[in-house]
Amino acid sequence: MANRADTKTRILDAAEKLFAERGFSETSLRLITSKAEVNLASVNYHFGSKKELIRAVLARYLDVFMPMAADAIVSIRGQNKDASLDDIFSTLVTPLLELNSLRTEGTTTFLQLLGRGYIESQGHLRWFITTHYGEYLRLFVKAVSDSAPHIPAAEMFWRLHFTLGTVVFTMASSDALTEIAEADFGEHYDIEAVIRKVIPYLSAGVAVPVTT
Amino acid sequence: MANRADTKTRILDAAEKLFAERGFSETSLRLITSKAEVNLASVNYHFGSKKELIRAVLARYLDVFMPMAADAIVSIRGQNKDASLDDIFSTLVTPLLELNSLRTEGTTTFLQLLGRGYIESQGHLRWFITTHYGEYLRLFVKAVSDSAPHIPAAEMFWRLHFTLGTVVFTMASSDALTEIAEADFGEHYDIEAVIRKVIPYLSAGVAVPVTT
DNA sequence: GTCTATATATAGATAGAC
DNA sequence: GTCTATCTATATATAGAC
Repeated sequence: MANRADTKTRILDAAEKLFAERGFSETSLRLITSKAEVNLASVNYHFGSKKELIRAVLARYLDVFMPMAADAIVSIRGQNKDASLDDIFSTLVTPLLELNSLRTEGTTTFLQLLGRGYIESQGHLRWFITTHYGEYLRLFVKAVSDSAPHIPAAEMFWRLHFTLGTVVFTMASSDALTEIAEADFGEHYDIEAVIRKVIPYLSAGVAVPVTT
Repeated sequence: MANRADTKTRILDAAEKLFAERGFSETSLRLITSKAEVNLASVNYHFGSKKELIRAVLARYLDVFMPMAADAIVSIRGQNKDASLDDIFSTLVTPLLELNSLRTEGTTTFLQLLGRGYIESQGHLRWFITTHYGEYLRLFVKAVSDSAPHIPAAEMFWRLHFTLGTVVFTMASSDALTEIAEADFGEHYDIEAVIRKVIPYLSAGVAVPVTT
């Protein structure tokens, strides 16, 4: 009977799937516990509140992804002092796809959760991420900035947030987009294809010379 | 006593502000009617349901913006057969800022609503926009595509959605972003400054040669 | 740790007097 | 067209038995 994970894990598994698909506030604890086939009260027993469950769902991914991504960035910069922007962004592809071996549809789910987290919750998840993972974020910002030294810091601030927006929105709506694209152009797009499509777009935008 | 608009308008005014700030599902009809200083029941009397109120709020902007933007695009293309991508995107700045004379903070509000609409509501606003304003959308897509003829249609589909994501996310979080930017870099950014910053980023990304 | 039952809050919507 | 009062549904959270 090893087929049934413990209650806490079952809740996290069901919750992340539903949160990614429908958003946080459209997902009730009732829906989560019924999908997880556990008792309604167990969410509060294990997590205390819905808000803390949301944070736990995100943390389970971030705790894996952030160190992996940071290692990858440090490694590429060690090998190649003049890594391009494309190199830096491309370095993140492997850690992102690695999430698929963590859980089914892990990459998509993580990116969708990130998107929902930034947009939906009025700041509290943004705060959670920047305070708990700020060290990693600073490392990424430094890597990108060093690869585009002609962009002033204030301009880079904006461009990195444009970049975040591009990724996060694309991923939050990736199901709808791949569906439309497949219907209209008869091509199949998986998450890796979309990620590889977005990288040149991002690099070009971040590096474009500042017009005065 | 011309200072008090009619109930329907008061509801729309209060609703758009709250929807833009907090999102649709985090904004209750009770909150809207109390800010608008009208009776709770009047929303259902005038609009039928919350869903229809949301559509009415968006339509009030789209009905003004879409024709203005289309006219501007048609006009620039008439004057300049070889309008660049930057030209096309820049053409939209005036219609966008024009919304500020329609209502206080009109530009920001409209873009935030658009962002929320695309992300939050599971498809029903996306459907509303594409069916009611599809003619305008096709005109924009054609203008952009003609200005970047080296990009195949399927690739352009993705890049335009990346672009939508950039704009929509940036605007949905523009309050937070300008706040942080002002604190960190001591510069003031109004909505026009942000729009003018994003345009080169978008143009560069949309036009970057496809890597094979 | 897990269950049932329920407390408590808040939502959207509506009936019916005025 | 606007009001009060209320219906109905659904949410999060918790008390207390097992």
